[in-house]
Amino acid sequence: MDKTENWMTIGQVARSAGAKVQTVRYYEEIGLLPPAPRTAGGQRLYDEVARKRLAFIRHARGLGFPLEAVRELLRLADHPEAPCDEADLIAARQLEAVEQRIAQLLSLRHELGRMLDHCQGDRVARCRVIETLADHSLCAEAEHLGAGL
Amino acid sequence: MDKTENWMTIGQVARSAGAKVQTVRYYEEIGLLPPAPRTAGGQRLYDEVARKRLAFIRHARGLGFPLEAVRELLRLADHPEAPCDEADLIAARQLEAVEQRIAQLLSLRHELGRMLDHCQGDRVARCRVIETLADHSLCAEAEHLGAGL
DNA sequence: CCTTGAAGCTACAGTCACTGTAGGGATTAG
DNA sequence: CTAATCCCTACAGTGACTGTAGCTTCAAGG
Repeated sequence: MDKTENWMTIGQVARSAGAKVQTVRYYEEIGLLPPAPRTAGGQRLYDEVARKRLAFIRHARGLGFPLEAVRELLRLADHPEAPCDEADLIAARQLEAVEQRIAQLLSLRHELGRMLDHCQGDRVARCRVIETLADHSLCAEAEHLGAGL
Repeated sequence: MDKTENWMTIGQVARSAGAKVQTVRYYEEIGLLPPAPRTAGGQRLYDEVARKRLAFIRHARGLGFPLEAVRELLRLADHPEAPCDEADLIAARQLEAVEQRIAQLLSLRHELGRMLDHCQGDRVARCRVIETLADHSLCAEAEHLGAGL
């Protein structure tokens, strides 16, 4: 019933999950991945379970979950009998953050587009881009736009 | 013709431009703001010119320009006789980055929404959120979504 | 004049999530 | 046996701040 272990090197597992080698070692260092078994020469070996765990992390990171949320999701994934309200909550929070960020970026795109529409081949003295940034009346708007995500 | 200098403290200028005191000192440290004149006791003083420069920086940062782009934009703003192609180019690049990021976030929102729609009060074993993240077939998509901005 | 409390100062460490580098050792194909 | 490619550890660097410790300065009230 047990299939033969098909060990991968760190480079292979990294490639297969779309991560860099250093990133995989980093995840091990901060405890997102368990310490990998080693060859006699000290090189890390990964099996299918480890590969899936890494893919899970990369997928969650791709969706913008911060590492602490990923850690929590992994903890939940390790306990399949528990209710999944917590996982839902984490995902809902992430969705909310994403929606806020989208709204920010849309208004940002609007302003950048306006800047560029109104400035074509003039001197800096009348450059709409520079003017817009220097314009005090617009700064109040911009203050709401933080760095999210 | 010269109006009386109306000096502000660092706290006042920071508040007026929506920055933290430390951030203002940081901008001075990295050369985005010129070294502020000081009181006899060594406290920084800011005039209207400095306030506008800080507001310019905060506005640009609010629009997502990286500090190096801000530095370049300030350099351009300091030379009003030059052509503004460069400022346009910087803004255009930023607009492109913003549009990419929006596209990423929209597909991200879609996937998060799907996760949440399909998972209501079940156990983790059948949790759509966890399942989706563990699903290998979706990882290829996620790899394109990096950290932008 | 003196005190008090807020605000300022420097210098440095910490954040997040990696990424890059230096200087070596292991593994593998030919 | 050798060369190329991978892997190892340890640590520094990134961007753009933010927070902390331990001071000093300043403005207002008594």
